[in-house]
Amino acid sequence: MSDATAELSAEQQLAADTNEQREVRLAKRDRLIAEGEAYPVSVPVTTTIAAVRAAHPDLEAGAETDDEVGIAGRVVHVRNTGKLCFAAIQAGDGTRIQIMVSLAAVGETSLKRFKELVDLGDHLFVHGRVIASKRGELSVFVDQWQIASKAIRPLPNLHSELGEEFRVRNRYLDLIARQQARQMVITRAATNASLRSTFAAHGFTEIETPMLQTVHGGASARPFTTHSNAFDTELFLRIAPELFLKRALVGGIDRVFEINRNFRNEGADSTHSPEFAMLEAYEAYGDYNSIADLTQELIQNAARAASPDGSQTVTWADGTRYDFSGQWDRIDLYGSLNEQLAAAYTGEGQAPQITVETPIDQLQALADAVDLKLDPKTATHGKYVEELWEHYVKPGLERPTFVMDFPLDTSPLTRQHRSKPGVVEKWDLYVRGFELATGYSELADPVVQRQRFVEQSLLAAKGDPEAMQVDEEFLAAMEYGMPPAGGMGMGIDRLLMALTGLGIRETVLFPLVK
RNA sequence: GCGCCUCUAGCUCAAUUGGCAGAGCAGCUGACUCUUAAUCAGCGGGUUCUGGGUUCAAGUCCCAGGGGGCGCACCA
Repeated sequence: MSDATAELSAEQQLAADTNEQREVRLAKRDRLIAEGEAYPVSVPVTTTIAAVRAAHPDLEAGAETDDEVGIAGRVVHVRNTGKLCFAAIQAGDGTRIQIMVSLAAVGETSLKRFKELVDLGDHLFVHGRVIASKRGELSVFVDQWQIASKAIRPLPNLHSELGEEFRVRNRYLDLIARQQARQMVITRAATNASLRSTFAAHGFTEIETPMLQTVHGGASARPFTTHSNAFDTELFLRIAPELFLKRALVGGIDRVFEINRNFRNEGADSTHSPEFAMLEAYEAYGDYNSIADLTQELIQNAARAASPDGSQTVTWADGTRYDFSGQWDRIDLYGSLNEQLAAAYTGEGQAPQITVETPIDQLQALADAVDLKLDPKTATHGKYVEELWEHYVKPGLERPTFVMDFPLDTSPLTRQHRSKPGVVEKWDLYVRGFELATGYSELADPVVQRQRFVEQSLLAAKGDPEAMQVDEEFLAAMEYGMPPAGGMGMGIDRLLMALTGLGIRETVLFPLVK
């Protein structure tokens, strides 16, 4: 580099991002290294903080035991008094225990070093007997201690709530500070394990399908695009795994599911993230009824896994109890819409009735009447009906509810209803006011599928960036014969939201931030 | 993408009409052998997001940019 000022040495960069507290701790690190170790390869732990607490559930104040333990944890509290120092250390699971370092037990030099070198945030190893302090606090009475890892940056103030942005950008600190943050990680893992175990119980096989796709399809959404140097071609980050899972179905993996990430280049808010975890499942020789049964069971089992008492009633962050148990309602989309339309109708004569025959201009008038605005370029019968349904029916749904039988034109991958003309065998599952999952009797006729793709590509030509492309390779697979099947998709992040009552940014450990 | 709000010490937040940039916790020095956000005495710590502008004087007002939040649009 000719411009030397643009280049900072590592040392200069280190110095540039610093403050007094960091400098002090760096000096302590230097001293620890000079005297021995600041980052020992390991420390001789004999047990965990949780195990110590469990072994001595109700020690009386002032009681002493001869239980000698070696434990380690992060220092979250220090009270250095003259000849008896107190500190609290915290394990990764959030359990804490007090430690006591006394002049009598460790001697003058060790006590002095403890006061000079141990800071909030350090990982500390202590060895000693388990006792209860005179005030009854379970403690380890230290005879040996050692810093297990010296922290250079100060821990945030643990007594005030961390700001939302700070928590998201520094999740590791959020995990140290907040039990709720730790709990979400555990709940999420337990939920995923529960889903997989329910699938296993029903004979499903988990597979992984491409994240990078050459053809954009499987759902209606704007994709992220990228470029492959090796293939010299444009690639899409998948918006859905559907078309590959169905290829697997053609290949004879009759009960198949995938839990993995999808990417959609759309707005981000409290219920939408650009990358989100998605579950999709397909069941050969099933239909949208059987897959609804399975979905209900998957979620009810997940609720058991997520709820502290193992029941199907979960407690949300705001204290609300939400009950997933029992048989969930299955309501008809057009029927429930017409009911609410009639209830809201104040005019003369009969309330308007919406059917699959209702022309667009009438739907548009109904939408205009309640200020629903759709883009006339891409609006269809189905889009109007779904918008009207969301306006009239959705807000009144409390319990988990399957909404059945959707307009044909908004569901290009779905099979026509076996007996009702003009609708498809599709349901949406609504929980807590948002769409949690969607299920279909899958379209198996390759000729109809081709027509639907062509209709989609015409929409794309008209400027709809969400419309799918014609996927010839997928069509070829279907032409070899796809078994009749029920299919389902569910947002994992949304499932966590439904189980915990938190926003999507809380359910994702490391959400995308600029 | 459009509109509104917001950004101050390591963290959480104050700062009157434009008039010396502060508190709590954290840090440093000292005292204290049972503390629970210990207490007491003293001390240090700031590019007020960035860059311009107005003004005798800008954390505060104006313009542009950046981060974040909320609403609308789009969507799961």
